[in-house]
Amino acid sequence: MARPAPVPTDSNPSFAAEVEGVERKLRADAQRNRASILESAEAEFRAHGVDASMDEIAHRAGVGVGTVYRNFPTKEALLQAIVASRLTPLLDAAREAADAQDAGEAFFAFLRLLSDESAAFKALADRMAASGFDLTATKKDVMRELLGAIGELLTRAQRAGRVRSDVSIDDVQMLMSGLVQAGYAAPDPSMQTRCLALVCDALGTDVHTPLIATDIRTQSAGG
Amino acid sequence: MARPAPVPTDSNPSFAAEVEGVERKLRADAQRNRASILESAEAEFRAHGVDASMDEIAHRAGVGVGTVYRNFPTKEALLQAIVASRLTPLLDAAREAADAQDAGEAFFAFLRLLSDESAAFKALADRMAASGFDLTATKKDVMRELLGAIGELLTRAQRAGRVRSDVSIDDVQMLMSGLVQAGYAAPDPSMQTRCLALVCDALGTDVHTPLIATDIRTQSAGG
DNA sequence: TACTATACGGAACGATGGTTCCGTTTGTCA
DNA sequence: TGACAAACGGAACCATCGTTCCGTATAGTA
Repeated sequence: MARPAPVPTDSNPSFAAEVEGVERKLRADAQRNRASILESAEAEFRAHGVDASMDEIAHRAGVGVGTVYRNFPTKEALLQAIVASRLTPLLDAAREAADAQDAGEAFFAFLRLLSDESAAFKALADRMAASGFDLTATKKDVMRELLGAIGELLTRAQRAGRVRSDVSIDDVQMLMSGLVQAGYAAPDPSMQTRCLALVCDALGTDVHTPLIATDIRTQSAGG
Repeated sequence: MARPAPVPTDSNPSFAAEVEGVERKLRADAQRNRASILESAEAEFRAHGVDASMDEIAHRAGVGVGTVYRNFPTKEALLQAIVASRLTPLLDAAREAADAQDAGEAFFAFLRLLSDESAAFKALADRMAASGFDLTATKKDVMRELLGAIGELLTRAQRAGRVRSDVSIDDVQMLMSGLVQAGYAAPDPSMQTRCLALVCDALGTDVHTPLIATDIRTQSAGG
């Protein structure tokens, strides 16, 4: 797990698409390969979390490991690229929700979205749990902004009287990361949904939402 | 993480104290070493979770790795021995709580106990989260009995009207394992306590317990 | 079509960590 | 105290995995 990485030298030449701005044009085959690597890496990280191996990623993409490393200098860089690509849509959703009419509903809906997303994506969940409070391990900026946006949603929902006033953004974050972690132990997806509903109840001011065996997510979780 | 274990051969001779019943008498130094290994292993697993290394355990115990393997055929066996030794007191506590006057209080108190215990014991938490539903990975009997005992507490608390009637033992287990997992991401122990209180609120029928920054655990979590 | 910069594949490297093997030490018992 | 089974230590073994290196293949161009 905590493999110490044999001190990456910068012997590799370009990382063209990594460097902002310069962006030398890639050869056609290189472009294809890069896309294939990103796709394969997402699938592998999704399935095996941070423990997905570089060899597997390369093999699935139909390239050699060398090609993977030519595009991303370390496994960490590749993981960050993937995580960031998943975080961005979440951030957009959070910002959009900030203008919603019903602040309470917007908050709980976002929680559901977050849960759905990370439920199928162990690597993302790992990162949110592990670096939840130590942002150095992930794309700092995106993560920080996401937290900020969630905080905004929380505050609005609290002002609207839909979320208890004594919970903090840290509480929400911990509950979410715990929920997502636990989700992998669940025998079926509906368990994760049930627990999400419970967590929403814990945060909300309304009377508890009845738990129903199947697909509670289609209901209004806040009450 | 998922190291595939080079097919343990049974070339090792005895595992005296492992085999129930026969239990050949160990030499005095062997007894001392075995005790030392158990103590050291608990400390290492507590600190580093399942990733604690056999070399470290041996070194801390002041013996060679060979001696560790003479007592426990695999790392897994050692881990199981330690986890079981922590589970047993919990099981006792759960059974004792089953006779308590206040069924609601007994249930929530046990949740706090479980949380406290696994908060400081990553290996235990790992196991409870990872093998929560797949008991094959841990001492089946102890874990199963513990779950049964918790189920008993839950049912009584529900009959007493202190816990919402639509939660199942699986819900409780998932929430607890998630809570414990999340606990390691927490910047300080009080965060874990806050989240425990939230979870208790989610399960309980009473009005929410106010979250207080410091040591909410001294309060009655159910209401 | 020939030339060359760019990109490729995958064997090899080095670190980690569980497990085994065997020569040496030591407790126990007569 | 001497003998021997029991126990010991730790080097060696082997699998995995992130990373590097370099000989080879090929896209792009004239």
